[in-house]
Amino acid sequence: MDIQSRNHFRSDHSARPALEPAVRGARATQIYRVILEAIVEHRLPPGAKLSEEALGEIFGASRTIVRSALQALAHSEIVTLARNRGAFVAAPSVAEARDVFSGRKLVETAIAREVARIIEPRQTQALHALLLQEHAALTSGDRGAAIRLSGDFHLAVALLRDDGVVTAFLKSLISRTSLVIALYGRGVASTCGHDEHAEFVNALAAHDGERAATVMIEHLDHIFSDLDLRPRDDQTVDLGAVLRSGLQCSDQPDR
Amino acid sequence: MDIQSRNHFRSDHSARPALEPAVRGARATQIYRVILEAIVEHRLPPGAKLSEEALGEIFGASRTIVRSALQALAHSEIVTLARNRGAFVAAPSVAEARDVFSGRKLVETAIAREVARIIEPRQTQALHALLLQEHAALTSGDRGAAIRLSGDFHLAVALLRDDGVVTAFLKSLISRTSLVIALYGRGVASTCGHDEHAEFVNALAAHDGERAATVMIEHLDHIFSDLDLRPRDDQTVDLGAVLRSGLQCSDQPDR
DNA sequence: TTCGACTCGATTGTATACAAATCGCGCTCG
DNA sequence: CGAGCGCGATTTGTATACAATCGAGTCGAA
Repeated sequence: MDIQSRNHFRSDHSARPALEPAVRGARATQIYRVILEAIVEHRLPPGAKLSEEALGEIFGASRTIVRSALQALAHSEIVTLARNRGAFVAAPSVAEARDVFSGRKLVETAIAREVARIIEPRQTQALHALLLQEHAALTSGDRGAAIRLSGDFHLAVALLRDDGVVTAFLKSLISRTSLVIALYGRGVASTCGHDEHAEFVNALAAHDGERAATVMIEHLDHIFSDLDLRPRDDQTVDLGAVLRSGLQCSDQPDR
Repeated sequence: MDIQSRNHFRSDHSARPALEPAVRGARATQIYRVILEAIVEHRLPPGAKLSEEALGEIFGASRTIVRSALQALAHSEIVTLARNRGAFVAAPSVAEARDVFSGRKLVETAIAREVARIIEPRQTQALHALLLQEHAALTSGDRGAAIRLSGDFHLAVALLRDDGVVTAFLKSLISRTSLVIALYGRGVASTCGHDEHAEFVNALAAHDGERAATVMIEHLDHIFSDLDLRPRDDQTVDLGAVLRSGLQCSDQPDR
């Protein structure tokens, strides 16, 4: 039996959002997004068990679909699969946490240098607008929004480079950072300092790549050194309550 | 129904090879590896169809397992999933090819600067040893080995940094580079120039990070500019012949 | 009382059956 | 003779049934 084939599609996938998981089926993608969002916003804590049957019940899908979403999350290092034991929200080791920050410093300083060269006033304004949203979320005490917007800021800078590959990598690093903070962060102060973001934008606007890179390193070092890297007590969650709300939220904007 | 859970495993996954796909089951991992290897070594061309049933027959697994492997490959951007049409070896668009090289320049120059600072004589020797293997493969005309060893060289440099996150990212970029070359490369000359690798090692050994970074950029630019970015004719393959050989090879060293 | 082995329940791993969608081919009609 | 349409075969999408594995609780013995 020899299988022969021709490709009649050639590069049709480059048009895809580029930052989405490679999961077959719209329903699995939906589940992926809702769970990811819940984890990133610290509604699902590291170590929480993600039972296939429970998730299937919540989302009205069979285990087949849920498994697909869980596997994609595992590939993104957001979820840990334990053979014959199930899926859990990932609990990054200290070494992994260090590597995530190290990776971000490496990538984001390089991004900062490049963006500082090419940034235009209009783009600077857009970043300032994000800063405002971030500030609003921080003062209003909406922790979930604050976390998301902080990540969005870092991502917005990367997007100025028009490089889907690097941007996707940074996006995954940002998600994992959120996990690290959920696990090792103390109190509420562990979100990105708003002032450092502002200083960073100023450096970019001044086309001072070196200063932008320096500010970024200090910013990330600051966050990392604020962590309490001792093991943390396990937590308990109600999957249904946490995820059903997320489902409603992202049900509308989904295409 | 509220699901409650505690994690009794905490960071057991940090011990894992860190560069392997997050796929459940040993068999799916095996399939993942064999297909990836075949693609990276240019035995499976971009656009080749990967039929679930055919793969299942070849590997003696059910479609369930094959699908799991294919999904993991898709997440690595090595395979493209077309809904209701099946899985194909990815055929990166020109834009994606550009991004892959852009990402490599960004990451590998940063790696070069760091490694140049910390490299020790023993590690320089190890890199030289890799160069020798590469040279041997090139002269003996073993194209598959040459491609693999060239990637291994770039990866070996990254490994000197002890950062699994960045290393995993580079690994995926290297695989995708191999795909790009398979699709757009002309003739045999498109593998990494051996001389440039040697010059790069010399720069590292001299702790000259800037020169190492410059050599790396020129090296990658050189490869990229050697590509013929016009669309290529589709190719035909015999899945069975290609993959069964790969299966025998990697059957032994697999634990 | 504590340690150990065993059994039972629950959850995941895998295979398979069936439904749905796509593609290719042949037919018809312009 | 070519284009458009519809049908059939093939392939993938999904659900479900069954097997395998793990963990917790229990019972018993030292």
